[in-house]
Amino acid sequence: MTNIASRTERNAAVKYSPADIEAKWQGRWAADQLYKAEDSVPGKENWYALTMFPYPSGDVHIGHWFAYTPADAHARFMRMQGYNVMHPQGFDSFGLPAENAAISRNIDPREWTIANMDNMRRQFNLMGASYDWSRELATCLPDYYRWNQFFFLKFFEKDIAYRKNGAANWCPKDQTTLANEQVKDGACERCGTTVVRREMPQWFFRITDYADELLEMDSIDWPEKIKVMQRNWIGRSTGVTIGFDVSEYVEAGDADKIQTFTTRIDTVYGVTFVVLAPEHPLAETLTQPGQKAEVDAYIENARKQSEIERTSTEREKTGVHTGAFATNPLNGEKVPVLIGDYVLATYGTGAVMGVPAHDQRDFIFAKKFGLSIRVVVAPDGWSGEALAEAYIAPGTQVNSAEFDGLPSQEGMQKIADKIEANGWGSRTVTYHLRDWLISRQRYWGTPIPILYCDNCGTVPVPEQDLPVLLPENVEFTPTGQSPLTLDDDFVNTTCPNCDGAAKRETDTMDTFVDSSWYHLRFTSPGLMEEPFDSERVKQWVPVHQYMGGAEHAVMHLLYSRFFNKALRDIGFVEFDEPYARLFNQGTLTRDHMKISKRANPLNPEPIVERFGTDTLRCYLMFLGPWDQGGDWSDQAINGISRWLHRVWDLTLRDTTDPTQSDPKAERELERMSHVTTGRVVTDMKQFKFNTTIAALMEYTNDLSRIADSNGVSRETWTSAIERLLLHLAPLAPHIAEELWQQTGHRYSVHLQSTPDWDEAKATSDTETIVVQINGKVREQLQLPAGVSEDAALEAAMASEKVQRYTDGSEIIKKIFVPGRLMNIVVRPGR
RNA sequence: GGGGAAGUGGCGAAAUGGCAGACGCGCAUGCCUUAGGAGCAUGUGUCUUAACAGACGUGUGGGUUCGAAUCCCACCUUCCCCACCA
Repeated sequence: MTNIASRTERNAAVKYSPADIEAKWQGRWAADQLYKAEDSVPGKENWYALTMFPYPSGDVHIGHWFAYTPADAHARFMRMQGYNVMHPQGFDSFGLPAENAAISRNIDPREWTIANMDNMRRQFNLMGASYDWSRELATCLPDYYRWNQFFFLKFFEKDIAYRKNGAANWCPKDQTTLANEQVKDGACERCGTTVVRREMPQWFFRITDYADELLEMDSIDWPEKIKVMQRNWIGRSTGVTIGFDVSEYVEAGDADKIQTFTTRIDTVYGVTFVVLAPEHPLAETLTQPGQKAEVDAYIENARKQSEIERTSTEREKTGVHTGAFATNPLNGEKVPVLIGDYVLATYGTGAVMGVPAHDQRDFIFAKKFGLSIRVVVAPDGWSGEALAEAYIAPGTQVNSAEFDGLPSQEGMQKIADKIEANGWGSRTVTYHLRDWLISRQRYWGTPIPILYCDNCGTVPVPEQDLPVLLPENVEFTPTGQSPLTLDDDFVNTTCPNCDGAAKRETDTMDTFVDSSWYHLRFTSPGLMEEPFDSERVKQWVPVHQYMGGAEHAVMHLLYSRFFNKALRDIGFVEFDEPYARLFNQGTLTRDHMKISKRANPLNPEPIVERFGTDTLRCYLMFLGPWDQGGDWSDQAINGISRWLHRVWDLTLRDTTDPTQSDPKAERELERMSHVTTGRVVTDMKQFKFNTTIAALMEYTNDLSRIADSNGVSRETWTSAIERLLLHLAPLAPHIAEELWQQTGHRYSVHLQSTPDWDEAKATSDTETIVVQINGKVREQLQLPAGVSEDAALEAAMASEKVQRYTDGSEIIKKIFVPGRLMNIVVRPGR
C-alpha cells in the first residue's frame, strides 16, 4: 500500500505546472499539423468552423481571447463528435489603422502590418487554438487582393458595380468617403468624427438590387436579433409615389412633376404644401425671382451643415418658400412649394407631400410657416375642431371627395387605385438601404482596376493584367485626395483598347470587400489560377458555423450576404447564403466597464504566465453564457485554477484498492459518468460552456469523494478519469493532452471521440419525489425509480410530515408528475 | 419616436411550468503547514427562534394554473440597435 508520505512526495514531484506543458504540446501539435483539415475524409461529414478574422492591430488582447477560445473549444468538440473540422484563421489586413500608424511612426504600412501579423500569430499560438495555419490568408497580399479586383471586373461587366457622381459621406479626419453603414449617429464609425457630405464621383455596388432577397432569412439559422437589425437597416416600406404638377415653371421637355413618396396616401386630400430637400434638382429651377436670394442662402447653409446637425430631432424646423405652386392631381388644388432640410435627399424621392393634420413633422412645419392644416382622416367622435397635434392613427375619411366616410385603411387602397388608373402615380416600395459605396481615398487598400482613357472613356483593366499592384513608396499622408493620385508611375498608363494615354483610377476599395468572400478563399489556400476551387467550395460552404460579434450586423454580415448572391448570379457559387449558422458572442467587460488599453488594461500574456492558457480559456468560458458577454473578475479566475489543479492531482493520484470494490459505489459512479456526458454534450452543442464546466466540476467533486472512499475497481476508476479528460480536451487542451499521456494513452487526446452516453445508465435506481400540500413542499421521499402514482401516494400518506397537513382535511385533488412530485390539494376541515 | 435584449444572494450565475440559488468567487469558523498570490474540511438568501421548525423571497402590480423566476396583461429600470425614413 502507498503510504501517506510517499504519496505526498510523489505528488509534489509532479505538481501541475502549466508553463511546463503548454508550450511543449503547442509545439508538438504544430509540428504534427494535428489540425490540418483534409478536404474530405471518408465516413466523416465536413464542419467548417469560422470565426470573424481579426484586424492585425499588433496585439492579441483579452477581447480576442474571449471571441476565439470558446469558438475553438466548440470546433474541437465538433471534431471529437466525429466531424472533419476545418478551423482556419487569417488577417483582415488592409485598412486605416496601418496607414495611420505608418504616418505617425514614419514607416511603411506594409512593414507595420507584416510585423503585426507575425507577432499576433505567435500570440495566437499561446491560446492553444486548433487553427489550420496551412490555410492562413492575409487580405493585403497581392495573391488575395487580385481576386477583389477580379470580382470587381466581373461586377462591372454585369453592371453590379457602377460609378456615379453624388453627395457622399465624408470623414474629415480620416479623409475618405464612407458607406452609409459606416456612419453611426452622424459620425464616422471608426474615429467618431462628424461626417459631412461631399460631392464626388464614387464607385458603388448595387446591393439595393438584392434588398428583397436580403430580407429573406428563413433558410439561415442566425440569432433573431441580427435578422431584425438587418431587416430594419434594409427598411422596406410600401406606399405610393405621386407626382405634383409644376409644368408652368419648367422648360418644355424637362421634368414637370415633383415626385413624392408617401406611406399614407389616404391623407392625400390633406396636402397643403410640398417640401423639397435642399439638394433636390428642382429646388433651384422652381425658385421664383423674388425668392432667389433667400433660397440660395438657405441651400448654401444646408450644404455646410453636418449630417449630425441636420438630422437632430431636437432642432427647430427650418425652411424657405420657393414662390412656386404645385398641383395636387386629386383635387386640382395648387399648394405652395417650400424647401426644408427636414426632408432628406437620400430617402424616397427627396420630396414630401405636406400633410400637417396627419404627420407630426409636417404639423410643426405648417404651424411655423402659417400653412393651413386640413383634417382628412377623422378620429372617432371628431366634430371639426382644430387639432393640437397631428392625428397619426387610422380613422374615417373626411374632406376626401368621393372617399368620404370610408375607413382610412380602405380609403388608402381605393385612392391608390384611382391614382394608378389615372396615371398620376403608382404603388412603390422604398428602402432605407443605399447602394454600397466602396471607393476610399486612402492608400492601404485594393486598387480599383479601372482606367480612364480620353478616347475610350472608362475602361476595365484586362483580366490578364491583374493584379493592379499597390505601388510602394507612395506619399500617403491624407490630403483629401487619393494618395495614389500623387504617384505618376502608377497613374499614367496606356489604354488597352486604343494604346492611347490613360489614367488609372486612384481610389482603393472599402476593406469590407476583402472580408465579403474570405471564407471562400480558406477552402483553396494559395490557388493561383482562380479565386477558389469550386469543388472544394461545394464541400465546405455555406460555412456550417460562423462566430463573431454583433457589431457587424449591418456591415460585414450584410455585405457578405450580398456578395454571395452577386457571385451566385454571375455563376461562381451555387448556394444563396454564405453562413448557415451564426453565433454572436457578447462583450467582455471588467467591473462592468468596457475594457480599454488606457483605463483598465487586461493583457492576456501575464495571465497566461501566472495561471496558464487552459485556466484562462476555461475561465473566459465559465463567466456566463457566451452570447451575453461576461464580466472579468481578478479573483474568480482562482476557482478555475484550483479546479484544474484538483483534476491534475486526482488523475495522477494512486487511489484505488482493488480489494475494496463496492457494487453500489460502482453503479453510482457509472450513473454520474453518464449524467455528466449527457450534460456536456447537450450544453457544448449549444455553446453553453459555463454549464459544461459546472458539470465537469461537479464530476470532479464526485470523483474526489469516491477516491477518498476507495470504493471502485481500477477499471471503473480509470474509465471515469478517461471520460473526464475527454470532456476536458476541447476546453483545456493542454492539461488534457498531458494527463492523457501520463495515464498511459496514445497521442493524441484530440483525435479521440466524445465518450458514449447511455441514458439508461444515467438513470438512478431511486428518485426523489417531492410531496407538496397545496403547492407547498412539505416532504421529500426517496422512492424506487419509476414509482407508480399509487405507490407514491401511499408513501406520501405514510409520512408524518404530510399527515400533519392532511389530517382532518378533505383531499380534493392529487397531481402526480412521474419522477418529480406529488401535489396533494386539500380543503381544511372545520 | 421605432425595434430588440435583459432585471434572481455580497458578486459571476443556474434552473424556461414541478425542490429557487447548481457551479464558482467572496466571506466565516476550524485543520494543516518553517507562511502561500497555498491546500483541506464545514458553513453561508432574508426574517422569527435557544433549538426543532416556520414565514418570506427571483424589478413592481395584477392574472392564468394544483403549482410561476419561467406563461399572459400593465408598469418601472438598465443596456443595445435604428431614427426628421415621409
